[in-house]
Amino acid sequence: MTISTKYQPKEAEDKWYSYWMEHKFFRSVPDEREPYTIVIPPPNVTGVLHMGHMLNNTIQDVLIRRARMKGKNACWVPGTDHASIATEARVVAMLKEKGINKNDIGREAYMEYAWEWRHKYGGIILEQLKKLGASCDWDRTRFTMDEDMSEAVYDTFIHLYKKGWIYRGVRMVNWDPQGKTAVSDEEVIRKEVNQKLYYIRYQVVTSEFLVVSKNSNTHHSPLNTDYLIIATTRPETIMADTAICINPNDERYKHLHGKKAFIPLINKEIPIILDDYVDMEFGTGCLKVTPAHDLNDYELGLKHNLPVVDILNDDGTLNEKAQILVGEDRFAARKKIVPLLEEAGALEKIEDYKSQIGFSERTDAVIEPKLSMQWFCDMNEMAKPALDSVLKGDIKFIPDKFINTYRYWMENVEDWCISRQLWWGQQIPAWYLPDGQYVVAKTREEAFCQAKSLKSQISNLKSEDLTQDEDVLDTWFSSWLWPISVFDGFKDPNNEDINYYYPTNDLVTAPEILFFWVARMIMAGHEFRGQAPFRNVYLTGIVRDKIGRKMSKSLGNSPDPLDLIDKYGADGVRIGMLRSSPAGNDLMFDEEHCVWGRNFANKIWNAFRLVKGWQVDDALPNTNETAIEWFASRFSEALAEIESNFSQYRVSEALMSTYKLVWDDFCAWYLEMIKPDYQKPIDRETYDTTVAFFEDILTILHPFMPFITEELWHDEEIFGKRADLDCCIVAKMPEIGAIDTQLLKQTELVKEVIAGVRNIRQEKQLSPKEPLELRIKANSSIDYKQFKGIIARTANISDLQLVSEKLNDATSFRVANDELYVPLAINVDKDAEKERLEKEKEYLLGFLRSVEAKLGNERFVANAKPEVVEMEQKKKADALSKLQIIDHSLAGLAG
RNA sequence: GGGAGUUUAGCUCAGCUGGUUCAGAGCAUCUGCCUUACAAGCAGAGGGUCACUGGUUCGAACCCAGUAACUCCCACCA
Repeated sequence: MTISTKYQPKEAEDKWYSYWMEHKFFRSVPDEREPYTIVIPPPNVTGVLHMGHMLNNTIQDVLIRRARMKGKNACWVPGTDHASIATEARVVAMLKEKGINKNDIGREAYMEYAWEWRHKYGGIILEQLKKLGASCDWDRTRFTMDEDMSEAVYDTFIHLYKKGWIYRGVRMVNWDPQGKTAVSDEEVIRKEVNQKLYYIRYQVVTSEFLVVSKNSNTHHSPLNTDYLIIATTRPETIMADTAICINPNDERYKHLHGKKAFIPLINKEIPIILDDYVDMEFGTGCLKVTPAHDLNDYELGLKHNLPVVDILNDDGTLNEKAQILVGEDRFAARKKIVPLLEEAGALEKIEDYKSQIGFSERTDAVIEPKLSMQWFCDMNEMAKPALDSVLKGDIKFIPDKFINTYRYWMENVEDWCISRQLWWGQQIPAWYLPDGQYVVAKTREEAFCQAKSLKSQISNLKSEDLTQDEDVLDTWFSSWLWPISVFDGFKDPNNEDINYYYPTNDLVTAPEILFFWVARMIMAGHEFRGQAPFRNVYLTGIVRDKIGRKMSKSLGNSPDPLDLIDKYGADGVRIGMLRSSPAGNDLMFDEEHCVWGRNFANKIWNAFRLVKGWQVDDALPNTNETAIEWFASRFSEALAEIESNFSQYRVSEALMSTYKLVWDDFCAWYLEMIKPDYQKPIDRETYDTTVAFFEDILTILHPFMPFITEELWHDEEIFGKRADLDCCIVAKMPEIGAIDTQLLKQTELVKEVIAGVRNIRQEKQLSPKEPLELRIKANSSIDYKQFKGIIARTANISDLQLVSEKLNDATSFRVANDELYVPLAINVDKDAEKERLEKEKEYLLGFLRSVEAKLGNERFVANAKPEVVEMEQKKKADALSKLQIIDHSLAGLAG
């Protein structure tokens, strides 16, 4: 036996993953078994594996492997998301390096580049998932821009348009000046930023002057000194002001009612309007109204019929409507306008100020509220069944604390801006006639047919006169269909796959995309299939570093998952991540967790080496019945725990139960109990039973640690030659067997006996190699004869005898009501012995007092459950008899 | 501003129905062991005002109220 003392994961991982793939173990096709389905949250096609993916996909793999081993038809559908903004940003950057501008080469050529890029770099992440051991049905791999998937997007767009839930209109949207596209509310990340609050003077126009100025085309500097001060964080937008607003109840400004004021620098007249929207307490109580560049101001503008002056270009630079600083970027303009205002005497003061600013999720650019023509989806109707299914419990959230936030969002759902000013994605299936009318259709031909039947004044309309909308749809507009579209539920709504796999079982994802994605999938599920898309939503936490920061590329605090797998093995990393990550809780990641995982794999490896090294002698009798019976019971007990943990999605707990069973019960106790002496053979029955136990252990470990378990499963020396396709990955999960609780309890006490002997060794500095004698004066119901062999082996006892009298010349300890004596060659230190007994006595007396206090309390006896009272009485009796024993021993020492 | 969550050993976290096993696990620390499966290991030990203050209860880490700190989500205060 020259097998390494360390488990070497690398070889096993490559070997078994290819083996599983070759033999199609991940493949699922509908059959008579019960399905168990997970659709992967499709990662960005541009993405690389990060720690969040690791956690998320490990959980999915554990669930799917477990289901497979429980006899279900397990199907895990993988795929990627086209991530329009992120991918477009990458491709544009790539082209820029080549000196190519997207707009110069046009849409078609651009898309060719983009696809080329996608084929080259896209899907790396899926290859990385394989290293983790993800048992996805790779034959089902989908991409949200696959032809079928895109068809589904067009069909659903048309469907919703016909229902009147998709419409086009000019709205205030979140504009990303870097991506030059609109983004949805959900894609705006608010962050607190240190800013400046600029106090700017606006001259008030006197009524006499007003007349003059009305008749004059030229702007005059106002002559009077009456002015008001407005606080703003965005001085560069003053040119877009169309009013000043004050609270009608504000006594300070009563004299300004009905007047007008001049915008500084450009000296444009704007009205002073009244609205109690204005907070008198904030700033100066005067608000500049800039309808084009602020959502609230826009609403205020609508209410008061104010004109809209948009002074910004799509890229965030100032346009000619600004009159000054034209062409400057909005932030440059902000800096440059300050000295201008100062010069003009219009700057009162500048204060530091903190406020929340929106950033684009994808490009991190500061979001600009901008009026533009966009497509929207009204989700009010779809939200109703989606909310119901969660409130009724048809869909469960794990943990359920997310129901509240979900509910709030669904009850206040806003229209979804679904158009993006990008090319990478599904182009909106709307077609414009030369006169600006439009029709919605999947193809030019269909659009043309519809266009002809419009009450259009256009005669001789030709198909090529139609132009398709330039914009594409939000990526989430394809991913919300994912659980249906991966099974071709749109193309062929009655096909075998969708009927069999839908609704899926579990969805494992991050709470961050609960609204982005999960809520919308639920809506789509009800709208397009009349049924929720999944039953359980397991929400993972965020992976943070050990000082609590979110792991991110920019902070550089995220380890490369592949490096970790390299260092600790995929199994080690998997269980390292799972160890302390209950659903919904953030995970403070520390490489130490992976070390722990690796060590556990190594422990299993070495336990295996031990068993592998044994020689069997068929002539030997089995002397290990008790150990075997005990472990069988313990195994069933643990299995029940694991089952219960899984049924509540306590994956970390299930792992810990498994870990304890394997390390503590199997390795530290069971194997030590039955281990034959060095170079002595083992009996057949014990050996075979142990091998069977080992097989069961591999089975329950497999979902967590697929590689090492599969590797050991195929050891011919131990398990014999396996039949074709007899693999751990499809092994049947063991059933919970009989649990002998009496035996379990007794064994726990016997362990205390063993620990007691070990303690004495420790105290007396005796080598574990030196055998000791043990005398037991048994008063409890423990059948020591039954455990004799176990105690002898694990505590290295050469001679164990039951006695009826206590021993005086021995070190003693007590377990349950039994007295245990270890006669020692050296003299027993009577003082030390006495001291120990006194200490024990003191503790027992204190304990007894508290129990008696309870029992003496009438209300306790009257109100507590009878079994609790009974327990207390038993505790009291136990304590009393122990005290008696101790007193007896003390008396013996004295004499 | 609204809502949710967290607070238990030096660190990361369990503790599920209030009551044996309730104050736990792993890591870290300390002590002793290169004991023939494993030093990535073995045998032990120390370490706690269960955030704080009240309340309910025969009984509270657990239920209730309040306080504090931290975290997250949502929200338009210029």
